Amino acid sequence: MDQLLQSVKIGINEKIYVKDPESSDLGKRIIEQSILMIDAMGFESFTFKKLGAKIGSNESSIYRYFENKHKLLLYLASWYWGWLEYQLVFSTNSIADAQQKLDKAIEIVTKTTVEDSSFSHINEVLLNKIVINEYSKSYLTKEVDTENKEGYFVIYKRLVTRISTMITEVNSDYKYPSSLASTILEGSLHQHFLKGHFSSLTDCHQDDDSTKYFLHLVATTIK
Amino acid sequence: MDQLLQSVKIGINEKIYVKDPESSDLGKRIIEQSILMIDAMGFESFTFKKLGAKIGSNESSIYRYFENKHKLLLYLASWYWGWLEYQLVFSTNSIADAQQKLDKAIEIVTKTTVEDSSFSHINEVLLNKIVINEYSKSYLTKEVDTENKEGYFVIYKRLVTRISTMITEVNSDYKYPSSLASTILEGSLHQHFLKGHFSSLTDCHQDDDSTKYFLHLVATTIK
DNA sequence: CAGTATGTGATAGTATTACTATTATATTTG
DNA sequence: CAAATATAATAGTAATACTATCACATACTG
Repeated sequence: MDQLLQSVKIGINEKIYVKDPESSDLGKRIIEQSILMIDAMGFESFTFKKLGAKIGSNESSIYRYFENKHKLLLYLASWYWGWLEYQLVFSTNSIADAQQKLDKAIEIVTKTTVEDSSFSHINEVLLNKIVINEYSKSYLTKEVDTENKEGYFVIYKRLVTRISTMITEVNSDYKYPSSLASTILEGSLHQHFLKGHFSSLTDCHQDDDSTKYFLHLVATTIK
Repeated sequence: MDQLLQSVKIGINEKIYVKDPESSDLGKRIIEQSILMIDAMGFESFTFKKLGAKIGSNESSIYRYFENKHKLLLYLASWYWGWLEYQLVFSTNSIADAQQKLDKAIEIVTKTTVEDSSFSHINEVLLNKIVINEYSKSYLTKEVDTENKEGYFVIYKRLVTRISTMITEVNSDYKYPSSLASTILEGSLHQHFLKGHFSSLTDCHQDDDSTKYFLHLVATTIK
């Protein structure tokens, strides 16, 4: 992506934050540094107190932006999925052929994230790593149904739905378009995780193997 | 499963526990009640103090069996995967035809768990729910590489490897047997989760839909 | 220009968690 | 019966995840 994205703001459910972090310098530093810290120390060890120390601010000030670190994770994840969705829509919009369109979509969502400097304070490569390592924790909770009703997962759901629709447009007889779409998204994160920690459980060792694996899987499945 | 399993003990890495919970009555109560509690309140809210109160014992006594609740989760998960592996090996052992064997394996690992009273103190239905909701948290940690080296995930890995081998036996030219095997196991948990909380993201709404989905997916993919 | 609202920082305080340590008591085994 | 072992009870600690209050600086408003 390039300049274009610089003027686009990823629209995130306002209930996720107390105060929009994009609305101030402190807010942006919270986002920027929380990405670095969560990547470095993991979500469990990350605290608002440590973040405050890192950005030369106070714990209590961070609470003015996010109720708790769970909400911050929801924010980061929503941002990431929104960013991916933008790329997906942008890149597939002009493709007429349904199969080609789906292939492009699979490529976008399964590929390894590379440097993108469109958003100065957000490191997309690290954010992708965070999503791989922490995203499941955002919905594997007892509060998932309430939070889902509040709309905290809409962007992710919309992304799955988009892919599901593209699958149906290639083959309207295929019975499991939503399951296949969710398998692609979740499975892609999982394959990237395995690559880093359980390499014997995957055949995806190069950067683009994951894309090849899913392209083949989907093509044959809905043929 | 039936009587047979009653005399089989699921072999779990001894480093996971301080004292084998199968070796005492208190140990068995810890396992039995922790399953009920984690299912009811979720892993985050579950504490050894609450468990102690529930089983009429003391927090400190539970620490004599498990270092912390993370290790207890690893124990429960290992037990579950060991139990599944046993069923898989038992049910597929006598099948000569490679395709039939793989189909049986997929059926075993993707189906919804139903009542099994072989192990009096372990409720397999609830344990399956716990694995669906909490298993990812056991490996999505900063300690995963160390713990993997310690062998805390061997049973799960062996299970993936078994399925991977079966895939190769059906089609030795297929390039992604391990990725496909891990996609089946992880994807199955995910589809069951979606069924309960994000039903618009899956087409698996009946108990056996997940099995049908994966049977079709695998059959077409490696054809 | 005074007054007020807003944003941020500093400090303190609370309940809970995740332990560790010690001691007492009960039970089992040799 | 003595010794070892298992369990229970109590206390204590550092850290976490907040909440509340107050102070201060800046900005904007009538």
